[in-house]
Amino acid sequence: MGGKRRRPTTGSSPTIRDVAKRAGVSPGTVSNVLIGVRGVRADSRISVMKAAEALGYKSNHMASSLRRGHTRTIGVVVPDLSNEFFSGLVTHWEAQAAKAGYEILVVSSGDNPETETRRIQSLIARRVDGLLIVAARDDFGAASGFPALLPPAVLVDRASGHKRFDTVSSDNVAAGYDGTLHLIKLGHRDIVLVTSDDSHLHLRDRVDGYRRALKENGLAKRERLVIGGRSVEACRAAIAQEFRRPVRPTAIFASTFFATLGAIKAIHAFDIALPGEISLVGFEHSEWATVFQPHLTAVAQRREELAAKSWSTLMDRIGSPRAKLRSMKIPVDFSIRDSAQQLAD
Amino acid sequence: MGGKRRRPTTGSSPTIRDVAKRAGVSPGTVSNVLIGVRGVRADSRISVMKAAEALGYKSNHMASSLRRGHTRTIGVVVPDLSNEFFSGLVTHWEAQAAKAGYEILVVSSGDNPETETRRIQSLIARRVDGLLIVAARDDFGAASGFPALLPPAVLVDRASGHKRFDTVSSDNVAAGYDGTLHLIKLGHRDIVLVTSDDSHLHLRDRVDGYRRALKENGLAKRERLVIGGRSVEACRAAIAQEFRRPVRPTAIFASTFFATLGAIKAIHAFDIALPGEISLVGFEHSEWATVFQPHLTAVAQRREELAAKSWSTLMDRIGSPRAKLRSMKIPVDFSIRDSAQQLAD
DNA sequence: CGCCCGTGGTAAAACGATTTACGAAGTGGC
DNA sequence: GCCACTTCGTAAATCGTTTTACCACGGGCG
Repeated sequence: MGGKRRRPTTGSSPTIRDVAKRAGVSPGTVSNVLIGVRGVRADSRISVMKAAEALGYKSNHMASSLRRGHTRTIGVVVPDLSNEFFSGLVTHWEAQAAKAGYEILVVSSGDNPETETRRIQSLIARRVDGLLIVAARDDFGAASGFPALLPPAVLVDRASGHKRFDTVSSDNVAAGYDGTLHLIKLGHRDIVLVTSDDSHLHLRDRVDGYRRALKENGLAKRERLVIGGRSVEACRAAIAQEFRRPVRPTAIFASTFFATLGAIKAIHAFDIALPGEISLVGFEHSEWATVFQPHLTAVAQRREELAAKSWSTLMDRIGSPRAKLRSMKIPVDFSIRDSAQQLAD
Repeated sequence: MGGKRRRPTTGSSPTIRDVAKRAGVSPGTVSNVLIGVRGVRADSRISVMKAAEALGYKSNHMASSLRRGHTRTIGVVVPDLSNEFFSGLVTHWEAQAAKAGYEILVVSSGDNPETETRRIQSLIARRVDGLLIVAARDDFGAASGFPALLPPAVLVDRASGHKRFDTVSSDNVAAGYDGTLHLIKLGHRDIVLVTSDDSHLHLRDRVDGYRRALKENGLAKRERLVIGGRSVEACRAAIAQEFRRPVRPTAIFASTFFATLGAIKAIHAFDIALPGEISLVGFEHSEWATVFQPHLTAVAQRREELAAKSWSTLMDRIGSPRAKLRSMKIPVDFSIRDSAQQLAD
């Protein structure tokens, strides 16, 4: 029944040849009308436009970028899209891309180097013009054989100062320093720094900032470091452990988002008054922080600036592949609110 | 200086022809080794593998899908990637895709129908095999001329029961009903429902659930509805306004995430004890909810199930484009915690 | 021995757009 | 009127892969 079908039921979009036939011109002319590297007479231009409109023609991106040799697509690799910090970055990158006539292809690595490698392979197969990577490891590329055939890439947030790629990240040393100094100025001497993981440079930088602030104030000996783990629960447990020790700290500096949530949970669990009995400085990047009471004194990274600077760095790199490697630091914002206060006595 | 370059500095990946030459076979044979529709003798198979390995050959996805006619890529359209609910959905979809050998291409619409249309056009140009869409409007496609040449698509979370697309969404009527009934059972009679927007069906469904619960308990006349707006701040302001009226409600049911944060802020601002003087039922989808005190009694949508069911619906649709339209509802979870309590007196 | 069939290889035709090479027609200057 | 030059159109080559059509070879069977 029904007439013969020349093409499969799905995926039968009109091609440039269909448009050409309908407009009574050659495919080359249609191409010139649509992306216009060369002039086309007004009357043929109009009939092409009409034909394209009538057929609902949409250029086939596969074919086009196969021929042109670039895709105007940037691959974005983040550890976890559910994390508001990363999804915020992605949102900013998307805006940058839209502005520049690019599109982004987002994948997440689960912070797992093997998954990361696989995902990047697939972005390479898709011939992205560049990559923005929040690396799972600081030695990005060491195991996987990158950067053998990698397109231009910029490492963001992590792996600052990498020897083979441009990097853009927050000034994490300053972040650690600012938070600690604030607590010291409030009179605290027993300050515990809670972090998630000591195998990441950006986290160790925060610890370094903490140490520097302690040292400059003659408190080097009072260092107390808690390595919580890569989840809220692990951080909570580690902090609870710390609370059971003979001398309870008067202040906590939670140097990651997970550590911050873990600290809050532990403080609640031990029924410690915040900020009455303990002061807390955290890391935040969520609207929830604004409804939390007491308002959290916290470090916040400049996500938009991070995204903008990494984007422009990547564009520069694409423009001049052999230019000197760059490593950029973005300042952090420290907001003094209510969760840390002057030490009584 | 330096030898002659045949190809541009960037973008020179080895092709299947390079591999063929190195292995001493034809391109067709290489293709058969790599994706294997036909048998290849062991020795040539091995030499092809070696050559591919040595050259670091990565198949060009553009060329491959141009020829094959499908991309094994699913386009995902969400209103806002920074919103944890949507980024959570995307994360689950990504996992589904990885399992099924697909990849996803994520774009966000900013809840703006024009942007949405543009983004979808570009996904079509990229010839995605299917679309998962959290639509900006319930009448998705009405203005834009879709679904003329749209690939198979499933509408998720919003626009339930759409006449031209499969839909998968939460049972929002039940969500509204459950939360309200809980408050009624706790003795509340003055229950304000706060929502963000009355132009979305999924939000009106929650209101309907609220109304049904009131009606079934003889409280139809006590209905109090506050339309906050599409931001935390707008919701906060609207609720503050409500608090200034002669009879202050004893309970608030915040039927969106923004409304929930707005309600909390307003309650804090008016220094109303929670849950002592007012009970609150919210909508949540963030780890922050677990550190908030009192623990939030709240509705949570089953994101993972939403993602899984919409994925399988899309796969079914791709498999049989002419099958009957489906409209699926996913139950919601209602967690009774501490922010709503028995009405004193 | 002649025939058929299965196996494994190759060359060449697609896929749909862009770009190159070339030619026809028109314009202007002398 | 002729040459140089511009304008605009077309045919064909190209991008890298998959797939089709075809061929050569060897084995099994009547």
